[in-house]
Amino acid sequence: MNNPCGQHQHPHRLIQQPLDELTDRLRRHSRRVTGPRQAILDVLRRHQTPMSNRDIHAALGQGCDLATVYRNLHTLEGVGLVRRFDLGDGAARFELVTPEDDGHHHHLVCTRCSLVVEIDDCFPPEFEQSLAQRHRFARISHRLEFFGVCSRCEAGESRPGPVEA
Amino acid sequence: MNNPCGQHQHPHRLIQQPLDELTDRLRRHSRRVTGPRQAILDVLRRHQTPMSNRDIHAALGQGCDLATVYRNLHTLEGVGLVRRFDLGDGAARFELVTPEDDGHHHHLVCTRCSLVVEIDDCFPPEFEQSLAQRHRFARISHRLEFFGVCSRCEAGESRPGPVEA
DNA sequence: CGGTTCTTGCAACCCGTTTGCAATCATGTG
DNA sequence: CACATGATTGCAAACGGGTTGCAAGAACCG
Repeated sequence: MNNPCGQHQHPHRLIQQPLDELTDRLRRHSRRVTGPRQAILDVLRRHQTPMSNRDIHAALGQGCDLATVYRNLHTLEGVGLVRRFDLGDGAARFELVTPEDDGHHHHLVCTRCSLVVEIDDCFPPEFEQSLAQRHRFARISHRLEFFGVCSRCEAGESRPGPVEA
Repeated sequence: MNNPCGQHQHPHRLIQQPLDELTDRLRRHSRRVTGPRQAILDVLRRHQTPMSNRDIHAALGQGCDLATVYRNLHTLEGVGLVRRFDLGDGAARFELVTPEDDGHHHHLVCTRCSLVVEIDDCFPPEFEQSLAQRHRFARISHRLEFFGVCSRCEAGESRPGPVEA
């Protein structure tokens, strides 16, 4: 993988975590292991790209209420099992986080068909640190997403729906 | 200004553009110069940090309907007079764009008091280009914003309201 | 000045998300 | 292993940002 500007890379979750391991992590945070939670974690386990609340609810097929999905994703995020992403279309997306990985990575989104590619590289941490120092900001972090048109869409074969203007 | 990683900088609007110049640009795009539009441009002229539709509407003080603000910011964005930013709190923000500058820059946002600092540096374009090539994406762009806690909030003196979780 | 076309205000509406409430369930304890 | 208890769920109503249909009201062209 190319590495312009010497940026570091975030090795991230390609391995599927066992469901038990996930629910154990819930228990460790004194959260109850309920049907909806297991179902949600199971759905996320099987997906490599970020899913919206609606996506998850749909994948659950009437398994639980949409409000429950929302509430649980908050909970899971708070506990660190899941990471929230904002791909610019007004709906939050979530991905499972592995214990080794903090889930920090970015995405390349096709503005035509919504295809999402996981991106592991990023600019070097010194960049951010320098910014923090210059402006006297503490606990700095960033949000970075890329947008473009994938080769298929560029070739003319649009498929699903667009993401943002 | 520091420049880690040799990233380039976007010199951006610090000069206040005359209102006439702005409305001229409207005319050039065959858009009518109406009261609400002048008022909105005038409000944006006087502000250096991004404003939400609500902010602008409030600053106009019953000057025009909120729906009109929304519609006009779309129009202004389409014409290139204004640039839209997403600071992660679910409300679009806008900044005036100067003719020389494309408005591409980023922000550093305090998650406690919502203070926004304009950031002029960015990673080098080769980074993005390399990404595009590797993944066969065309017309690539990015969205990058930084979050942290400003020195004042870190020191304990919170003022307004928070931005994101 | 008058007509044509773009804009505006208003109100209803859309969509993602949150919340109050009563019923239900997971879990620690005895 | 049954219970008590507090966390969790489902449902429906509410919320906030943003959009839209429509009729009235301007800009602008000639």
